Amino acid sequence: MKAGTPRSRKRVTCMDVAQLAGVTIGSVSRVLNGAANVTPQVREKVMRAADMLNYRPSAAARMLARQRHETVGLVFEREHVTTLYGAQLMEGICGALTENGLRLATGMVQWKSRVEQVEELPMIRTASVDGLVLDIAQIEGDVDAMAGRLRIPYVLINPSGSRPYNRISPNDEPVAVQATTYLIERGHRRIAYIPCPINVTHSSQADRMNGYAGAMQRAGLPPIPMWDKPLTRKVGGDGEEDDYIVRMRVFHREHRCTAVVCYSYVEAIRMLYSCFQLGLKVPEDVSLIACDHAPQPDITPVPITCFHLDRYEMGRLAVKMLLQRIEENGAAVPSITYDGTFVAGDSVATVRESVEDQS
Amino acid sequence: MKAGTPRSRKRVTCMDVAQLAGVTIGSVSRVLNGAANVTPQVREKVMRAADMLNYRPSAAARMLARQRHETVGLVFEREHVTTLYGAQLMEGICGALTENGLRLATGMVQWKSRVEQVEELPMIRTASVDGLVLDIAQIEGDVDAMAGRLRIPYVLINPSGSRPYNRISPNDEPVAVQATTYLIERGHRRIAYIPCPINVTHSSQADRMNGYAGAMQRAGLPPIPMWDKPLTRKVGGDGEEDDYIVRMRVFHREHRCTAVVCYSYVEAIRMLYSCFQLGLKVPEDVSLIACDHAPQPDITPVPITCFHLDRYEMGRLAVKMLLQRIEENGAAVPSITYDGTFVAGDSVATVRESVEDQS
DNA sequence: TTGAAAGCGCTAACAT
DNA sequence: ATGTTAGCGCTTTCAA
Repeated sequence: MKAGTPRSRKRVTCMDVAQLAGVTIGSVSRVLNGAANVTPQVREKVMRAADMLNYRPSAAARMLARQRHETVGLVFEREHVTTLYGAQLMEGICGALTENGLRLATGMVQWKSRVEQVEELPMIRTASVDGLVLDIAQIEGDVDAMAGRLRIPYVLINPSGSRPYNRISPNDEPVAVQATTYLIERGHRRIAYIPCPINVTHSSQADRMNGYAGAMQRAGLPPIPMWDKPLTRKVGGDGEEDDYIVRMRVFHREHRCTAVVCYSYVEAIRMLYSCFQLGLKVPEDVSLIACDHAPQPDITPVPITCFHLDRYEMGRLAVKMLLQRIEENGAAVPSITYDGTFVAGDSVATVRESVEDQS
Repeated sequence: MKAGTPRSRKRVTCMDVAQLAGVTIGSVSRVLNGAANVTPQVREKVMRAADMLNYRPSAAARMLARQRHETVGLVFEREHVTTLYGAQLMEGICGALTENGLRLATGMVQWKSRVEQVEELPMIRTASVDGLVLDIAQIEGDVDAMAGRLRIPYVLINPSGSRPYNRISPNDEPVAVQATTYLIERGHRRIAYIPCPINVTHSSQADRMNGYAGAMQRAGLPPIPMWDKPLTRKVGGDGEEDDYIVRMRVFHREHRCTAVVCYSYVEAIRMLYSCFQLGLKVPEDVSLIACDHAPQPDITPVPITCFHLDRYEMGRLAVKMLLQRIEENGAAVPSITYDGTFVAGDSVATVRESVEDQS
């Protein structure tokens, strides 16, 4: 049996459409691809025939003939998917691709796996994408070397450290500056910072810490101690007291803080709980502001004010960069960074001058 | 210029590999597809040649020749992505497909759009997937009719209502029974239920309510009032008091409840906050249990005990069903439902008999 | 503007 | 066990 014969119900091909329309397959192709040089009559006939037959062009055949897959690959870490981060990113990417009529193929790797694992993905082993979005910050090995080996255009999403080309990242330091400055402008003077718990080696950790400290210093305010100490203690569980509570108590009692800048929404949520448990009202007693995402609004009784690093936008920009690279035959494109946008919440109060003078 | 000529750097094809290996393309194909009838020498030569040339077979050519796309499509709602629900589902689907060496193509539609929108997706308009996973509960129009029109095998994920075939859903009523029974076994007698806020028309709303009420009645316990009243009041914001707090107060003061069953982890989180704000300790004063997912552990200071409806597993099962349909040439497969699994937390206390006797 | 025909890179039937 | 070859369904060039 020759290839193509096996199907029970035969495919509708452009040949069928051509015959029904009384033209050749060349004309069918021209009509379907919106070529200029077709008479309205032919267009009409072809469209009608295609419609009647419920014709769906074969993507495989088109890919083969065009020598383009019209597909973008996204490689991400398994662990990222279950976070707002990964989900919003994917949303942005899907949206941008849909607008451009492109397909998305996805590949998942384990956190902490080696770059060689990426090269084992079906989409990589067989040529089936025109370009690749790599969202793999926690992968072991030389990502740049691996990306080069693939011989297809790629874009790196938020890798740790800086790269001059083909990378897109949020502006981590400025976003912490923005958040801190926002509080200062609202009259706060004693402002603490809560870093990311656990051992985050990503550059965002240091960048946001420095953003906070820099903004404080430029305003002539001393950073509140512990701003550069990641939460090392086990966070909750085992009857041990939650380190968020410990810090919040110290910030409030010892340093008389009126506000806290948080590494991200996760820390903001935990600080909000801590305030409740300590009998502190947000924002009356303590103001909270988060860098990074706004959390799902349902989750907190007090909406968290934040400077949002829009991962949806990041996804869209990544696609834009990648399409540019593909367009320009793989040429490198300059890296992009993007800023936080303000998202209003109810977690920040304005400090009256009188109160401030007393302290 | 003929088709295929345009590329600057020519593609490595199986022809190149064959020439370098000193065999014909037929042998190359056999080797690469693991056919039995090839001598070790030929296999060796081909493998080496492929390796040297860094050969990647063209997915498009293979698809065309095999008349299979080796790709599964996933259509989901934009709004679903930013939830744990959607993210875990996608994780399960990606994982199952990776194991089977299949590609995933994704398409996104807006919540509340019409089924016709689905048919506009590039992956649908052009034949490019072998089957489809549809995760579109909030789409307007006749999903079954649309799915039929596509003429490819599909699986429906958690649609509202029941269908005998091609559907996969969690066991909503039993999961609420499990959660309620768990509390009863721990000595709780006054157990309230918090439904999903906003106007959820999905069948899970009624099913879980009924699960709770049924379990209570079978144990000879009266359901606590308001169990069947969705939270209609605006939830938080505008200075209005949060309805979760209102209910929690009523449950505690008027009904002396010692435990609350929650529709999902979102409600559990909000109840946890409410308890803190009312000065109630979890689980000492009030026990909380959730149906549906366990939340990200980072998010709550008290890990929430729950009966977890594993969306990751659901994704895997969906792929399994779909592959079976594809295998069997599109024949319908019986619907699947799956049960909740217990996830231990710290939000449920055991009630001592003496305490119970007093009340 | 349209038709004719040569590929695109691979699979699988058939011949050897 | 290996070589040969006819497709798979489309795009694009060239000729008319």
